Amino acid sequence: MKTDSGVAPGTATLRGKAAAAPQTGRQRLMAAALQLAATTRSLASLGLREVARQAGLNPNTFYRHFKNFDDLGLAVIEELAGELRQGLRERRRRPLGDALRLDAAKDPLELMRRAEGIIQESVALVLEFVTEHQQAYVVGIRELHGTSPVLRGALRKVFDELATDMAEDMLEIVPPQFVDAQAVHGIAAVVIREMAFYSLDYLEQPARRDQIRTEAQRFILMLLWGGMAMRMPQVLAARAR
Amino acid sequence: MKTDSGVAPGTATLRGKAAAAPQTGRQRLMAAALQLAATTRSLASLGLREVARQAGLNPNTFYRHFKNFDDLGLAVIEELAGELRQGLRERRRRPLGDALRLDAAKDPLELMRRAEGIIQESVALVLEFVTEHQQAYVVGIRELHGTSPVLRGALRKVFDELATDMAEDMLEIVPPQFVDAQAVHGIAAVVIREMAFYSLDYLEQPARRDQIRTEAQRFILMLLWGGMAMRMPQVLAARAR
DNA sequence: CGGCAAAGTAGACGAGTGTCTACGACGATG
DNA sequence: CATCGTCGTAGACACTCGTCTACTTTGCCG
Repeated sequence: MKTDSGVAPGTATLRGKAAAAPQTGRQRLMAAALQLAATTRSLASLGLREVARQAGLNPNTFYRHFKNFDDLGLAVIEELAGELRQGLRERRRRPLGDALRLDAAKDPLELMRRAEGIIQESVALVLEFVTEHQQAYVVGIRELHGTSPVLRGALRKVFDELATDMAEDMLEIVPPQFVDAQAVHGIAAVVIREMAFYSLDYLEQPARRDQIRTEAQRFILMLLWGGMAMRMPQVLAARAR
Repeated sequence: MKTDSGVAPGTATLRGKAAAAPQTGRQRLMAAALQLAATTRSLASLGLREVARQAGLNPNTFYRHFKNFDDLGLAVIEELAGELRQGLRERRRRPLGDALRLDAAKDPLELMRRAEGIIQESVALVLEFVTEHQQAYVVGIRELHGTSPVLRGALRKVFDELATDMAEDMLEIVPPQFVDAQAVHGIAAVVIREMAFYSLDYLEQPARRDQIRTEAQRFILMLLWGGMAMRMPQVLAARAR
């Protein structure tokens, strides 16, 4: 009856499993739920026994650690959100030194030209990060529009935090004279959402990856242009002198 | 046991139900599935018997009309997509007469000022339309990121068609000299996606509706600005003369 | 060593599910 | 009138599910 999914962990058998086996039962359950949600169905509609089976545990073990499925979902989201946020921040910081900081005195066209390069790197980094965390990303974007209000709220908060981070970084690159500081957060939020969307395509259609990558870059650049043009067309115009 | 959801339709009882009762069993099943998917869980994870119960039909009736749940989902999507596309086209056409067509000869700033008004109306119309088709919209955006590849593909096609329509209309308003014709489709696609996102908020948070509305307007305007600025910063600059 | 709480297991319960085969109603078409 | 395909119904099958109570294992702390 025991098929192939999980190995019985209880008594004495092997403890290091296939790929970086989580040790505590709680973590095993979370990992199993994430994997199932990424491949089979929505997180909230998973079966208690299904997850336990995937984790190689007794169904009742679930009750020891979680009471709801929302509870488990929240735990998974919380764990992954921290990792994702930290990872993105690390990577986003890396390529930008103080040397690259764009001077406010320079004209906007020069600014945009250099921003283009930075965006190129950023998009590459995000997409690279996404490929390393496929399951988390797929499930995240799924549940963002899912049925559980609890998970939706949690994920919305996560995405908002990511947007805040990105806005902060954007304001470091593009001086606030050129864009409405409040609008920057809006831009970042849209970029985050759209990047998540692009990421789905990116993961599912490996053949079109280059195309998707440049598409994403163009989109972000366009948003930045729009933000600047809306704020100060006269600056753009002034450059023509 | 029979609670309140559906009335037995079979033999002789009343035939006109509460609100615009669908007549054929197939339609009843589709309506029931839509309603359940909008309120309870994802379309693919619905129960066969659950839907039949909601429709007030025998579980086995499902088999007469659909074989899969993907099958039912496709039928629902197809029906609603037609209605939605047609409805949006009708409404989008209405407020734009030939009188409002923006002259290519005019300078971009004047063009954008008038585009702002048009966008204002368009956003209002879309949101109004959305409130009239809450269920369809919620389910649509849900399944766009859902688990069934079949439904995802179908919905992606629907969204793409909507984007094509919108791009077509945008090119009627904004002459192609000002924006890259290919980029317009991209802009439209993003607008459609983001509008769907805004719509969820719009439906769920009636208190913030005005805020969301203006936010959406700003976003679209910004995208348009970005598209123009990216294409021809020199045009914007030229206006300063 | 003794005890105790946390973690995991075992088995059983009623309820709900997908699917199958068989049967009744009904409107067309000949 | 007979017949046939469509639509809806009825009952049953094996299965999974969530939840409950009771038991065993494990590791920790004094």
